[in-house]
Amino acid sequence: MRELLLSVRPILSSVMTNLGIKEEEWFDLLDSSTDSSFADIAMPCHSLSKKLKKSPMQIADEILEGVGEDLCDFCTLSSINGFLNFSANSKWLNECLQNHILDQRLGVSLDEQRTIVVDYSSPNVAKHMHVGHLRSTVIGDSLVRMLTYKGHNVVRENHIGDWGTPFGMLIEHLIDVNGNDTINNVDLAIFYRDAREKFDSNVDFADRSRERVVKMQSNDPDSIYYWQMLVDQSLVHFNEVYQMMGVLLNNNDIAGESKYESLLSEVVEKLEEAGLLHESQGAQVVFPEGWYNREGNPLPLIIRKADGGYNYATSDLACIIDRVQNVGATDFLYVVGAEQSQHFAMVFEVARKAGFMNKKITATHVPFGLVMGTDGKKLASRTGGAVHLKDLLMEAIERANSIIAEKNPSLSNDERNEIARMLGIGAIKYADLSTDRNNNYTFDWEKMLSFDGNTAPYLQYAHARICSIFSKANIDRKDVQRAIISVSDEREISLAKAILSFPEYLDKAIVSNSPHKLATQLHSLAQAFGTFYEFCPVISSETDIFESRLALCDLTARTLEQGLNLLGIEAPKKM
RNA sequence: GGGCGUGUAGCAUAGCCUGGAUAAUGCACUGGCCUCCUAAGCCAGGGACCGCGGGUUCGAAUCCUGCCGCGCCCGCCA
Repeated sequence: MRELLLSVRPILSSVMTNLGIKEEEWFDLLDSSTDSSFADIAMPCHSLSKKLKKSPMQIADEILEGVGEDLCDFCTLSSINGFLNFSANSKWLNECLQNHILDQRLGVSLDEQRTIVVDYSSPNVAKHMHVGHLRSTVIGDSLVRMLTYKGHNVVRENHIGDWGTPFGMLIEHLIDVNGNDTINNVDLAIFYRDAREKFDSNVDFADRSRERVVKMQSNDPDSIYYWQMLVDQSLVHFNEVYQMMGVLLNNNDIAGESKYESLLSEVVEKLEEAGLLHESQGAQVVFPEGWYNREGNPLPLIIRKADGGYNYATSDLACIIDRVQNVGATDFLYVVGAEQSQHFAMVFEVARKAGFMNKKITATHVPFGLVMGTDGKKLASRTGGAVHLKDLLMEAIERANSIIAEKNPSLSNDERNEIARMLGIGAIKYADLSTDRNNNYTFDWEKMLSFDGNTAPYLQYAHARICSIFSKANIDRKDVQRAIISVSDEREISLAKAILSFPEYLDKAIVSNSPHKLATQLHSLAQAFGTFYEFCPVISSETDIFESRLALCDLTARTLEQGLNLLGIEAPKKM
């Protein structure tokens, strides 16, 4: 109830001044109520007690008296146990809703535009996307959508693993198995495994592979040709998965490690110039302050390995330079697992020390926990390997399909298949996005597809029911946007408040990079609608109420659809 | 050993940043509701020493501190 608070504050101000209470003493006290059954916003007066030498009850009563009728356009006031409670009244709610329904953005304001790079997904070339890429892809995509909606210039970056020593063996294997120019329809998992096996068992092959790495890194055209072939084939696979998932990433977002290859020596030079580079056991390293290893010695960030190769810290630093100089980015978000927290903390520190990033630029690691199986261990396939993402997505869609077939047999095959896709993919994404990303989360088919509780299908169902009301009433959604909205029933009021809270929770989700804060609010909205739906008939009501409730339905549906969209989830019109 | 994260009903979680009232939600459980807009729903009910101990405060799930459990990370993989 941010809007109510902003409306109330100025009017309360003069009353508080008259009572001798300074702004800084009460501004923070006035906030959302901890319990919505008491009020929408509340002010505990206990801390004022000492200074005013009055009981909290007395203070609350005096403020109440001082306000008199001044807030009657906004809310009703009451005082109990030293709390001053403000509950939005229908008049104020109606006005807000009236503005809201004409607003395409549903009350969501635009932020001052920043250029924000979101680094997410990051699969490896010549390997299948697996469950380890799921969370980064889902969370990152949601952050991209939310930030874009708030008006930012969002640059998606998919930092694919497309460079490094494994490519020697992959290229040699590619040459071995395929003399001609095409590698279509190759199973990447088998291809990689075979190459690895040959590398481990065949000395000649291993030697060739090492030589190939050197050739590739010196941009030998033949090597690059085969390398490109591997990359292209992998992109086909990545794009297939992204499309299936409804993720925004495409080839324009690819920013592989190879892109930064040519900048690596420059990174070393700059660190050298900054006087940060040290030699340690043959490697060139930086020692960021405050980090120690197990033995208590300073912990290095390795810039250049003893064998002359670079590793990922160097690439990350090169990437930062590129983003500042070429992308003009002001903020970086790294949607990468929590196990890399230390790595990023060190990289950011070094980048700042070396002057790659000034104070105006923010770099934020957005970590997340593991995907666990129902057995309580890290999710793995039956054979113990990583679960392929494509298989996971297909299973979700299949499972959703059979549930829908059972629940709603009247749908055509095409309809059912389309809805199954939205539900299955939505279920996986929502399961990931509906809890705090820092926690590990358990991948549980039963739960995410149960269509009960805090799940995507529950929210989608609420949306579908609203669409159904409109088709039943045979009314165009746009036509209700001119309706006069008037809420009076307690369920209408609850629904109205849930609708109006959307912008506030979206902002909360964005400032903490926590999509679950939005998800939680959407679930509350769907719940409020569920109750409204049971107790407040729409179609059979008198004209005024009919139109007003239809408008509430429209607002609810638009908010759900927009909210789900910001989580990367589609909302079918039928289920 | 050090660092980061985490611990809230049988289970899964929100709330913790920014202290406030009877700790919220879902699953599961118990009972009720379809001649009525999709029952994939709704209503009601039981169920919690918020990991443990100290401290700060008028007031602590929330802040500080010390323990304990779990997860991850700690030198040339990314």
